[in-house]
Amino acid sequence: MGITPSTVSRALAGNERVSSKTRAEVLRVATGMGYQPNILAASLRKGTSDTVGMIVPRINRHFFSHVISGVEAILNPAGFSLLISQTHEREEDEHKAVHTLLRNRVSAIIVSHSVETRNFDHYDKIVSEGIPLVQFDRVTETIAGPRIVNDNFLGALRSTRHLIRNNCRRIAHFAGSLHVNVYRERFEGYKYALQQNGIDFDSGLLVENCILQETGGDAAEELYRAGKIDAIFAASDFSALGALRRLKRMGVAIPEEIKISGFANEPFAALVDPGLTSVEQNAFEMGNQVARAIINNIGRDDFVNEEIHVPVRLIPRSSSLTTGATISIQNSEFNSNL
Amino acid sequence: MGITPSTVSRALAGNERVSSKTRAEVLRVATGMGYQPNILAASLRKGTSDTVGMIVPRINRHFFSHVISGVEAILNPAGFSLLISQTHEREEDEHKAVHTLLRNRVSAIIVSHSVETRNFDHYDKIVSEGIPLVQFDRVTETIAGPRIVNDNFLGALRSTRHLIRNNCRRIAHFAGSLHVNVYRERFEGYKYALQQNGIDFDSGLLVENCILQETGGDAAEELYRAGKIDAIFAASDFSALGALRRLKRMGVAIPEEIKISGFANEPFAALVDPGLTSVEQNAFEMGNQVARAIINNIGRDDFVNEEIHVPVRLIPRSSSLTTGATISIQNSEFNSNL
DNA sequence: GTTTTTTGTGCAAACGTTTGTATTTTTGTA
DNA sequence: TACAAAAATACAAACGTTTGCACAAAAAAC
Repeated sequence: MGITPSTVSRALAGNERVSSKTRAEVLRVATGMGYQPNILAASLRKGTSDTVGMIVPRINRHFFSHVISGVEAILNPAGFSLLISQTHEREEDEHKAVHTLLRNRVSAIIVSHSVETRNFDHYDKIVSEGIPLVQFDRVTETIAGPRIVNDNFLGALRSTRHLIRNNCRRIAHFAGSLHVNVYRERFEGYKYALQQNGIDFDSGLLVENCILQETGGDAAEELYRAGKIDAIFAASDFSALGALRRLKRMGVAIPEEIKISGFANEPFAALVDPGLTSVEQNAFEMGNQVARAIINNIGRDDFVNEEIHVPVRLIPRSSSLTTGATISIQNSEFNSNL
Repeated sequence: MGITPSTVSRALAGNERVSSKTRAEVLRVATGMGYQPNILAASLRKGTSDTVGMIVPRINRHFFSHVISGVEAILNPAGFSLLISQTHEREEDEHKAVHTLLRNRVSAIIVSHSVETRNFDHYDKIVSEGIPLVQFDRVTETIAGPRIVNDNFLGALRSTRHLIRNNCRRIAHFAGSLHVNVYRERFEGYKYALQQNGIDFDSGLLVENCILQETGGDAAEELYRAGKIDAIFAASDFSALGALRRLKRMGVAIPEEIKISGFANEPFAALVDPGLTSVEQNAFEMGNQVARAIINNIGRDDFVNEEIHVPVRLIPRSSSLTTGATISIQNSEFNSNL
């Protein structure tokens, strides 16, 4: 009978230098008594846990919950558990979360920064301790390691170009905080599309920090009344929605008078009337990529320092189409060149 | 200098039998060297961790992600971390998740069962080991301990009554699986409302397992063509949405010809045209209650065996209102009596 | 039949805390 | 100054694994 802890440990840890007879016996007894190994003890001894920490601004946002789900789909079958913290977009909470995860001796950390966060020093300790750190969506190049991001630039470029092709010239852009890579890249894509089509960028048509329904509505009303625009490209579906509803309520014909497109393809985009053109991000797929990056980097000391772009897709809907145009829902112009 | 681990431990664990001088010194040195206590070691020694496990069907569903957020909002400040698993509605995954959490020596478990799950034996070990188990939303009385649920019965009753008051008599009910408490209770509320108003329940108007957009559309089309209904009360906003869109596409006037109400007040309910009447569940508040139940039950051996009902609210919108009626959005007929 | 190799187990230390008990130091009192 | 009581600290065991090393038994080689 396998008596000593060492033999039991070896038997349960799969093949090693233990005879098949004793292994069978150990397994029999173990399952018989409903034995559950104490992961804490094992982790303590091994110096590493099978837990991965994840820090997101908010768990209950459509995008983030889908990324989490994508991460989980890969990491769980691989034997990892997920320890999740939300920062509520506060820098202080982000710092706290990092410390909590470190205290829990997670073997890797996944993070999407809060919009507030400017100081990334607290991540130095993670990297210096050899813990893989994977950033996604809201990332900074300040920190070494893999970054998984949407192709914001290309999405914005395509969306803006789509509006231009539908005969818009005076296209407003509702941006987020330009401190955040995500919104900066969308802004760049917008500008690039204008430039490609010989349209001068007009800073009067740029509205910063405009990602909520209300601010979107306000900005749209103001710009429309001033007669400045014939289209809006919003970096957020929410501000696009605000614009759409406000203008509609004001009696503005959409898309005839003003065309609108958003970003993220929130579930409501397909349901509003008229349907809201948007850029689909594959959040679940992004989560998968994040998880794969984690697995690739755990246990090694030289982290790959790459930025992976997850393809996005323009989904044209009625809110941006020239009246009478056919809607090609299957426009799947994936990440080709520009 | 506080040298021995014991003094350090006591110093950091707040007041005890250690002089204020040494405590200060210990703290100084500890912060100076960026000391992070090893929670694994502490948990191993103490026999309990500050981690709570949570099992949900899907992380990325609006309702569940909001419950998670609500749990986290209370548990994190209280010093607990959340270990989350999703079951993808599969019984096998639920069993696995339970074992993973047990191996991780979580100090409590929160669960909402998958629709598939019929066998709850694997929870016996949890309860017998004295680990608090809190169920929410999808619960079973088979397992002892707190259950936090929506007031499905009352929500369904009010919703159905609302349709009746708007002159509907032949009200179909799109239900989920009646094996699941949630859908069973909604069905009961529906029947009770009919009975209260002298309407006979017609089993031909009950559609089981109808909670998706597509099945909702199909059922609605069939019932409408057969001329059997003047209203639909769906146990899910998704099947309600399916019905609404399908009928609208068929040229049926909503609410004039057919009135529709759903359940859950998904974000899209307010945005579709016409607005979809629904029953709002306060998922975040439910999460708070779950967290409080956890905190109340951790460390005690006699678990309170109660069922807490979280109030729901009927939100009437155009899809169910007699034409010309005023919409009282502020109908906040909270959990009073029937 | 002896020696060498291979294979399978046991021993004991280690991971970093916590905590009961023993020991030292300090304080107070006679 | 001596002695008890109180306060502060040290000692050591324990939590449940893993793992290098030693050792025994079996198998292979001579």
